[in-house]
Amino acid sequence: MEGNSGGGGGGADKGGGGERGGNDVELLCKTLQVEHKLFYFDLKENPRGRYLKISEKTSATRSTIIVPSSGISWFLDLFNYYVNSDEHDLFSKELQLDNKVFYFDIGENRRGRFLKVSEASVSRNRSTIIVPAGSTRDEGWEAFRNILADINEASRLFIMPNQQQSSEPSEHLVGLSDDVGAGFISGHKQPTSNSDLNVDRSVELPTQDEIGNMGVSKVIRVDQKRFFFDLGNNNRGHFLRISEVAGSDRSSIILPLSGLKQFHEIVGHFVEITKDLIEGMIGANVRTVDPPQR
DNA sequence: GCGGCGC
Repeated sequence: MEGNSGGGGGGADKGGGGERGGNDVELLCKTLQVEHKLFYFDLKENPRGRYLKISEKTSATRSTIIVPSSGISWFLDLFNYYVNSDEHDLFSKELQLDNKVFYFDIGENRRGRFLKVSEASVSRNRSTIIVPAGSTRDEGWEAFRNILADINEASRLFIMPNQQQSSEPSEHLVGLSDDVGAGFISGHKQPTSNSDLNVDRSVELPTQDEIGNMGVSKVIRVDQKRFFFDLGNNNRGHFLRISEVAGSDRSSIILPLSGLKQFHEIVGHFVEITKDLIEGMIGANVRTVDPPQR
């Protein structure tokens, strides 16, 4: 079994030029240098799903952990925790997802403080990366965190793999153990005020039922295409899924509700600057369709 | 231009 590490099997790509699996599409690559270490971040996708490969490379060694896509935001949260917490309040953490467990441990030696992240899975040897805290305040962890944030953001924007994700964007995680307390996940969520949302004719507040159903809320037709707007909900919060359906192809973007207001503003901007262009078109080939109410 | 990791 390939597990979820995708093609090539772990470490098999050493020296060889070729990717073995062939299936794995690279969506995003980033590198980060911390002291003399180089970290590679590769967001990849294969038919089994999406994952983030994080490799630590020093002159002689390389080690890699594989984070399922559902874990990326947890990694981000955890790194935020280690960056933001007081030095004395740092505890070890465990993160369990799919069939593996990630251990986060703080260490210190005369070179400084470091965060050890190791992945333990059933069948594979434990693999570990070690992220130096950095010489100035947490510059290593912080930089690492920033990259995770970028990737997490980018990952939502890539079209989901064609596996069905009827109601949730590939988030199946068992959970976070240990003393991950209040304030850890809570983070940065501003309550959305609907007073600023002047979305008339096409959006109404969904009823409880519809939210409960992750109900289909709106559909518009534009030429041959249909666009579905669905509110959804998972353990990371609420989101709006916008799907484009043409023929039998469907692709979606998942927009966390925290980004909806900006999204709305940007759409408004484009409506504004193209006003003259679209004036004559509205209603001609665009129809808003309300699903059966009640 | 390190050094932690594993037993």
